[in-house]
Amino acid sequence: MKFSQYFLPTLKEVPSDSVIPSHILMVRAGMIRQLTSGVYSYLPLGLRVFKKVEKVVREEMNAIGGCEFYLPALSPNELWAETGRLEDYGDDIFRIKNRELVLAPTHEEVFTSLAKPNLISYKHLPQIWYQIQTKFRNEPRPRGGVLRGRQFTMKDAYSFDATWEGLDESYQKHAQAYRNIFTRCGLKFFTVSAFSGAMGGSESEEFMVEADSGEDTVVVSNDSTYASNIEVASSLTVRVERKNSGLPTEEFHTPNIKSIDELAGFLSLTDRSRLAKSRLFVIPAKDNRKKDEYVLALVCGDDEFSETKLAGIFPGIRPGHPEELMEIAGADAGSIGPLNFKNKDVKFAADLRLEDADELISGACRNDYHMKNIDLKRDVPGIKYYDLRQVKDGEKTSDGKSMLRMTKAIEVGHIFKLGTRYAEALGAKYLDVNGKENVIIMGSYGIGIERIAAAYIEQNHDKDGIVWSGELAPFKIHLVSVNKKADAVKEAAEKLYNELTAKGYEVLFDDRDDISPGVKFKDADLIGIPLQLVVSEKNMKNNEIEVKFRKTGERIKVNFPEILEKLPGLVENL
RNA sequence: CGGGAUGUAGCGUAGUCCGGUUAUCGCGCCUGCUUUGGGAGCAGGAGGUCGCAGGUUCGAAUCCUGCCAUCCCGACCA
Repeated sequence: MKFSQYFLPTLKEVPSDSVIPSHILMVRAGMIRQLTSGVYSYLPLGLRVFKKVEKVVREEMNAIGGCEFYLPALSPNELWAETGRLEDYGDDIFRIKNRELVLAPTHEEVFTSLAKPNLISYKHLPQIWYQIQTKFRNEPRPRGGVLRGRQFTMKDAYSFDATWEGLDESYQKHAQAYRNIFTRCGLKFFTVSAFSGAMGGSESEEFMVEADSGEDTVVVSNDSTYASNIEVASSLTVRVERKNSGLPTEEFHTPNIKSIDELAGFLSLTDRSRLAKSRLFVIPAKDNRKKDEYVLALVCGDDEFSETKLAGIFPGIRPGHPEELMEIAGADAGSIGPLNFKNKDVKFAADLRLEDADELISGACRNDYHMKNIDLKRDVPGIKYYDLRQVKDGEKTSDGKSMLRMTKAIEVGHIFKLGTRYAEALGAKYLDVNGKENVIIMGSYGIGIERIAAAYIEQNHDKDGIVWSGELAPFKIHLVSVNKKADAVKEAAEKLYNELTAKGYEVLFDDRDDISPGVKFKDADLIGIPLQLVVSEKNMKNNEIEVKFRKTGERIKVNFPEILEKLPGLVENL
């Protein structure tokens, strides 16, 4: 490709609305331009990179037997209502105003509806179906350029199996395909176990790329044997020691003390582990359960609740509203505790650190009063213990062998064992060997295409620009002609360009006239193509051509006529 | 949705507090000449609803009101 014919608008300055490196560089290198918040136009160079990502993804999906589809982005509201997701997604789904249609944020429903009339026998299973397609999500706050947009490209795949063992197999195939994909894309990544969220289902792993600009907080162990999203991470449980003093509970006046901080200050305590933090949660009534249920959850005063873990134990749970607190507990937020509940129909759950702990202090369920010498074993019969707390930086791993640290990461892929949720809701069933009807068991597997490119840039850039290597590089060779106008230098570069192209190399040829060499070199470094070839008068006098490696900055001179035969060795491992 | 910031030429910006010539500067763009190994020099030139709508005023980029847009932090989401 000749630069003079290519639309490659590079920018010298940092655009005012970009902050993170990948966003800045994608705009500066002429890959993308913003149209509106969270929506980007892909310029030729950017598109070229995204297509490279797609190629890798496509090859690896095909390698595990995936069948490529292309399904519509428009789909009927009705279909989404059937699985309940029209409501679940709420405002995050784009709705068409003049038709009963939505712009699909993902495709479980559409793929399942296609499976339903077609995958009707165990003989049809298993299947892996995928597509690479534009997704629409009405993100409340897009950010980081293409890292989180309202319109983006996703590879979404779905597996259909007759058995749970089959699902395990499909899931493992995807896990391996994903490892291949991210490795080929040159990403340093790790996987974490994750919470399935709105997708439903059981087992789920996220493929994460460590980057300062990442939106996810991830906990990883120093020995790399453990990595988990902070939402579900766990560490070595350090129990609050039981004192067995047998002191009776005692209420005491704590005027205007609402928080653990204030309570610790009031009592002049530095160790907050015995100040049990109590929060009341509500599990709203469902059809099959007429009444709301209440859960009082406790963690140590120096810990934070993980609402994700709570939601895992008590599906549908939400924090109690202020007016509910008074009604159920008989006190406001700062004064709630496990004893003296107004409403007796409350379940008690405490973090594992508090198992059978005594001499605890918590709210007295009476405003401006707290209770001391609470003994969970003695005073709260029926209390159950779960892992409810959020892990903190620097704690030991569950096995005690290593330390945990927190880091920011970008999620580039996510695989789920969906189970039967969608097949059940849409009635996708098959007949097994015995002629018995069963629900198809599904998995769902997503990869963000632009996100991979952005994550790559986050991990591979320097002060001058992007550093492409491997399969994502938009071109392999950046040929720079240092010429005034059409002269002998340009002629020689042009001839080389034609030869390189004929040999199948992907070459960007900076053939621009009357552009000073500095501009061409700066552009070359900014765009970041792995190998730069410089043809100039200076080099030609010595019958040489200059080769510069973008990554290391190393420059070597090669005898001009020999460049074609030496090139295979030079582009190797780039 | 809560908090914060910004909106002036294609890009980056000064001016706004304290209203007053023809709206600043740099980059980029056009023409000519010179120049050509790390974002060239000189000369000339084009390019603006100062986010939008009202209002105050003799006079508004500047003050007031409303709205819109974009970014950041959070919430949310995957």
